[in-house]
Amino acid sequence: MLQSQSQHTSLSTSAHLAQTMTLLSLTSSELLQKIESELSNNPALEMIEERRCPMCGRLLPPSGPCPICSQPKNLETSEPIVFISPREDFYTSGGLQPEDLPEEPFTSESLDLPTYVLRQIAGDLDWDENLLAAFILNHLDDDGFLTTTPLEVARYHHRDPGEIADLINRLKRCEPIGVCAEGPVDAMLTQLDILEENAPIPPYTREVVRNFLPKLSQHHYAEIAHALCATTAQIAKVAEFIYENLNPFPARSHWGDVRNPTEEENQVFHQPDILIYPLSDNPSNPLVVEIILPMRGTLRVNPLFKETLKQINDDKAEEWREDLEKANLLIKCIQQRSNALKMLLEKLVAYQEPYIRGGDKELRSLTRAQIAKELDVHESTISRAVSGKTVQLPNRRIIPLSVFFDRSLPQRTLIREMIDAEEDPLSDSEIQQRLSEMGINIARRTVAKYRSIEGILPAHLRQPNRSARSA
DNA sequence: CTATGGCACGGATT
DNA sequence: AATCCGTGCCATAG
Repeated sequence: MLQSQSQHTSLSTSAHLAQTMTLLSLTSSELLQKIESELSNNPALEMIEERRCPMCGRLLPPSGPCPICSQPKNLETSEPIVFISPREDFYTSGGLQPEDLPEEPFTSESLDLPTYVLRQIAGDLDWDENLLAAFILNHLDDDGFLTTTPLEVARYHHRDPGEIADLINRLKRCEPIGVCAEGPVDAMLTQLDILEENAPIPPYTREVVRNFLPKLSQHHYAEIAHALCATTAQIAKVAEFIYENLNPFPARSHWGDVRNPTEEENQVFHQPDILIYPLSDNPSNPLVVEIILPMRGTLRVNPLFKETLKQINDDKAEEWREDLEKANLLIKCIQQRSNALKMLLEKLVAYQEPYIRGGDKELRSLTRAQIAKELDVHESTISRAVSGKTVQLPNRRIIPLSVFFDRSLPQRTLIREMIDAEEDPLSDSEIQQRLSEMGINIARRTVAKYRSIEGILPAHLRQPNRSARSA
């Protein structure tokens, strides 16, 4: 018995470490899921009444005064105010949607995709076709693409395949245009058809979409031009047109980056894990940093559960004790996660304050290792804490926390600005020269690399005077 | 001949 | 230990 007990506790301390690490790397929304599932599985856990600040009505951390209202009036301290902010509502209300991001096409009416599409077209179909349409619409994946083939649908419903194909063609013309397509190529071709009814499209566009999307995403314009017997400039035009007018994943709320179709979902961030905003417009006032903790109230062990545990005997007690321990563990780990994040953010925000207030050019160079050393924790702790998290900056943009460690962002924005302002296209070496005059020494090859990261075409494909930018 | 992209190497970072 | 990043060299397109 004694042995099993000690084994038990040693097990739980190693579990403690493991869980702290996992929790640390979780996004706020992931943590929310974790808490919810834990809450419904573990009777020992409970969520208690939230605390609100009497002054501002803000939700408060589990203990202590309101971190904002309790600040002394003379805010001479330039240190950022970092605090943990429990607010589950953040994730459900979406009240802090950044204005820059376009609205999702069909959340406004909280319809799911199949219903949304069906409503558009239902009036034009007879009852029979409606059934078929509904069937088809229920066989879409997350991107709104068919998970089945017209042939299968036809066989299943004993219909003529041509009839089905016809119906699908009509569905594809619904908003979001290209839904029900077989894939990105199909969807984009449909969008082209519809665009063409109103305005001409550049030559070769169809051919490029049909056969050269991968090449296009790698900016191999010359190669495409060669294969189609076109000029590189023509293909550059096509590329620009495609970036601006076509959407390979019409059913996604918004498409991030055509250039990386495989991983573009990483580009769209719905809810940040951390908010940073100035306490007031006065730049001498500190920044406020809210670390979102997705909880409506405070998580704690149910005292009733604890009481009951004392009274019941052996058989079920073991199981209950386990629950109790798991609950304690979870709470402790969440606290540690919060604490680690808080320490990290204090350093990070203080150090990168110029960037937060001033913009991309002001980013100071920094590595995770430096921060780890300052905080006296293992580098991997910082890595975990940073990875996957997103921050909303005062300008309402949501960015990955990792850009705080991006060494090349200032240089890249400088290059971008330079090209945006250029009269005649600047060659990479000219850019390199200008940069070195400004005290930034990087190789010509690196300029080229940054330029392509920014999605800017090489000099000989850019128009004089006006610049060529996409997305 | 010049400008640029590909490949790959070495060093730093995670 | 694995990965990322800046860079040099070389081939190729213009």
